[in-house]
Amino acid sequence: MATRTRRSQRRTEALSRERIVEAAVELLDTAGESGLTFRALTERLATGPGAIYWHVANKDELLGAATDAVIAAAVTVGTVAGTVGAATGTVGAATEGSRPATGEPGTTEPPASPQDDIRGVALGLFDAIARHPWLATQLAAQLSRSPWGTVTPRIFESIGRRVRALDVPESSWFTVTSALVHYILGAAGQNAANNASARSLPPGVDRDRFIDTVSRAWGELDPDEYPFTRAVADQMRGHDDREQFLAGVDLVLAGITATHHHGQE
Amino acid sequence: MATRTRRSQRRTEALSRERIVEAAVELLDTAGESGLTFRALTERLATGPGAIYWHVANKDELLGAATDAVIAAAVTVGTVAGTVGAATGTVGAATEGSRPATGEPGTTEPPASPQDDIRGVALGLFDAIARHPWLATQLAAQLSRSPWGTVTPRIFESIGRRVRALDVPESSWFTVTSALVHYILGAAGQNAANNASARSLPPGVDRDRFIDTVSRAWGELDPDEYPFTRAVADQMRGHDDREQFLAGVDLVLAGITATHHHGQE
DNA sequence: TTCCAGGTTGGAATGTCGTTCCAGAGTGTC
DNA sequence: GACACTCTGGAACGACATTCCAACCTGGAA
Repeated sequence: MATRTRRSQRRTEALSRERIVEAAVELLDTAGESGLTFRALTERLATGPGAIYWHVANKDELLGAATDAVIAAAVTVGTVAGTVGAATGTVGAATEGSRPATGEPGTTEPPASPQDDIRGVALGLFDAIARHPWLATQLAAQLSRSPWGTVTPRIFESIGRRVRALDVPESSWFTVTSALVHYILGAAGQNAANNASARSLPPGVDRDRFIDTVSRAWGELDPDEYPFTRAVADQMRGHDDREQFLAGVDLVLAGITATHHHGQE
Repeated sequence: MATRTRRSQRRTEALSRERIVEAAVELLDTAGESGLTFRALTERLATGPGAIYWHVANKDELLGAATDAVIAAAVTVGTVAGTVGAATGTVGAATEGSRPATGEPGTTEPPASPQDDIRGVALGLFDAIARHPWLATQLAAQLSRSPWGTVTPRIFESIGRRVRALDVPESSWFTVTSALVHYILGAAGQNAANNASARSLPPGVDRDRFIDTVSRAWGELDPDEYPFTRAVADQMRGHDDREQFLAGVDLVLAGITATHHHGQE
């Protein structure tokens, strides 16, 4: 241990897997998925590729580690409290206003219902993906490339426990939890992609103007071919992302209660 | 026009945007997302990069065109009949057995309910994504990068019309349709990614063995940290992808009826 | 028939990427 | 003081998307 202290004096900060992953997350957050290159990493860490490859097998593993780190933090925060706090992150992007979720911060709430718990975890993931848009793609890849890794079980467990608490019959646990996770990741991923493209495309144009453009484009579609899309063009103009996401969660929750009906409704 | 006929005699088949997109889809289907390179394209089409770039601006546009072509076909087929036929495609991958969907092929069904219609369209998209796993990523990118393009409105319109037929109040059209589309794309994307990784990882190992491996890994997790995931490890072993996907759709549909309750239930 | 303009082609060249290789520096042990 | 080990970073490689350009083909004008 004493030797370690010596060791770390060689450089102001010794290179380590954690420091690399940390730098990778920062690069991903600031420069997007394409911003994470080994060249940029070596510059940021003032080192060479060989040094990085000593700690990390390849880019895929690095992406996996970055995903794992962020998700672990998000799910942990989400498990402890009502998760709303997870929205106030370092980057502070995209999500604001209207938090109809669990409760005010600071006050200890009455024991939350499983439904509220699920909303909380879902919002935690939603916010994490909103803050780190690259998570969407990565999560989808990770959930399938290695379902034996730590990411999948973490998310699945977090949602699944609350599903069990909903009195869903055991035979439906897997199906119901899968549906919830799929909706959450699908919707959150879509939202993240939206934010990313709204941020990138025309510089200086904010989300409102972006949505406005889309709404206008939808409103000018062929009335014969796209009557419905034209009709909802206005609705999308005023919508709040988090609210709409939660409405979707509630829809699934309502479906669960309706399908596996039990006592209180 | 007569001149056009002459023109195409120059080569056995003249290079055209359609032929390029077609070749791109084939490459994507057989070799995966990373299989689509301009090198492979030039070989397959027996030409050079310059020729391709004459018809297509860049790789992104090519991916967009490929996505558009496949989705257009899928949604169209899905609109006409019960969509189950869409599963028997050229590649014939991934989806097999147990098709608990709308009806037998050939017989003209009694007028389907909006619910059945939605199941049909959803299955059409599910099968399309299962046959073309690269669609999942591409769709997510496309839905957000250019919601003014043809892809988004096509899907949205297809689902939205049926939502309207469900007597959902107009104020909720956008929210409900979004939730459905998000679930469908999320679940289908997950499934596609699963199939892709099951196909690639250990050659000669089929889906069943893949799922078996995951199930076993989940069964061996820490009982304290992952009690739920351990509990459902067995359930995932026997599950059918399409069935589970449809169960999720039904969950959302049930949620819609429960939330916006009206006459028949 | 000859010639030309412009649409079309494919090969060569460019710059960036992930990754590998390797000579050597730093550190603890005999 | 020499050895073995972990760790470093610069140089080099092959693959990629993309650009450039000299040559090609084709329909119409001369």
